[in-house]
Amino acid sequence: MIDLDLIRKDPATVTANLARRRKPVYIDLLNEVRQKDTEWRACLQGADLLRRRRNELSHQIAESRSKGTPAPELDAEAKGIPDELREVEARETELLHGRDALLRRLPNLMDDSVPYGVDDSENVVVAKWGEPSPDGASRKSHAEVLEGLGMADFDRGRRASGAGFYYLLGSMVLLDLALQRFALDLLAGRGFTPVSPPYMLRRAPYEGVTDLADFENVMYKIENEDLYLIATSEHPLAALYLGEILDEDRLPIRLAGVSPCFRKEIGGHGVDQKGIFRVHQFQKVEQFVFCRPEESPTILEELRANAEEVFRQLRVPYRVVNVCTGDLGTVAAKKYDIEAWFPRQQAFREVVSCSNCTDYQSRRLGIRLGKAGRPGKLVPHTLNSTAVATSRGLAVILEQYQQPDGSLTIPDVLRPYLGGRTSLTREGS
RNA sequence: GCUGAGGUAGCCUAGCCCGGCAAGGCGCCAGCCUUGAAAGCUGGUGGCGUUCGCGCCACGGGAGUUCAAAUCUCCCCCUCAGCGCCA
Repeated sequence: MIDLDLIRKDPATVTANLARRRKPVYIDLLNEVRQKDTEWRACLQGADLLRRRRNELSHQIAESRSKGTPAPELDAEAKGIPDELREVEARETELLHGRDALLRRLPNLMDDSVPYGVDDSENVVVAKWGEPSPDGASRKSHAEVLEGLGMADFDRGRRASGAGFYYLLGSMVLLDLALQRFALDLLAGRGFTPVSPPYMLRRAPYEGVTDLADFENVMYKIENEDLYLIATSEHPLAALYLGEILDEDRLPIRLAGVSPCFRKEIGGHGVDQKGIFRVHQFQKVEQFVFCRPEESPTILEELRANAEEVFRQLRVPYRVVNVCTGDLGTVAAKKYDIEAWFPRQQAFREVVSCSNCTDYQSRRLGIRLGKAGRPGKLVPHTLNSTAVATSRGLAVILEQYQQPDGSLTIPDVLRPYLGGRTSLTREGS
């Protein structure tokens, strides 16, 4: 949520920033917010005046009655106020709620370093690592490797739960866990506290952390409960300090979330290919940070460096893109995607999303900065980044490390987590 | 799921039965005092609006009764405890 104070004091800056998103609807929204705000303030003054008169009369009535000298003319005037006030108040709350509802639909203000562009084709590559292997044609898709190894069952997954669900089997489960443990250990070594969060959230905190439009398209809802399955541990981690005052001296707070993630994504791309690249359920290790406003740009680079380190140590070639204005999500002020090289597809595909959400989530969640338990004027910044998602992390390893005989070489850094094993071969019948 | 107890400012609490300016403590800030600090004393310490005089609001949320609601009535939410169920 954009700071309303900024909208009032410097609407030109806000307008210019929103214009870079290339969606005129946001400018209309902003103007509506400003108009409703002006109307609301005028209306509030009217209501305050009525309430003031009511308070005065109440005191006078109380005084005259205590003296035993009733004043019927005061009673008469006082009796008229509630009806009048009810009307003004109804309009006042309507304006206020209308303004706030619109305000919450505005996206975050973007950092100046976000490149101007229409869609993902205009994202700017800012870094590359490793040599993309050119021998795609001779390789199998990650799904074929999985099935060849006997370590996934997509057909039965569909039958039991529908398209987009799968069973992982045998040693692939251990590799999945190894990948998570590897990422978690890396982060723990860099000052992150591991967190196993709730896998469901109430709606109110959920509206604080995400784009409201996501509810229809992405979220799984628990029937007859005010609960949603989390789409990423970013969301419960952001809600960890819901409504609290964070002591400035305790910041930055670095958290490493580990959880399954649940996504419908019916509005977007759907489930587009066999395998585990885009699925309804996967595991993810996530970086999340609460920090002081001035340090969030530096911490964004720190999170990006950590995520890059995961893929470097796995020896998977990748590139980093600075996501352009037209492709940036609602909540982020700036976002890097890390795109790993998938040799079979001969393409870079997104495996990490690394965002600075500035004060957008904190303000919506009612999280404030303070000292010694007292609230200050500022709200903390929040940032999040994938460390590794084991659907896509596994998929790229399966493409990168597959052998011509159908076996899978295990990346060096994962071997300690698999009892020193160096490769996986076919299991089961 | 049942029963009970609760939700008051950054935190803790009183007020509720019996309607009339939300009291007190802690913490924090400032001043006094002190070489400095602590203690002590004094004052301050929320949100919104503002014509900067001030006004309004704030007791989990909403509705109602009333000139007037933390207080009375109704509905809802949440937390805790006990019981039940349970990996």
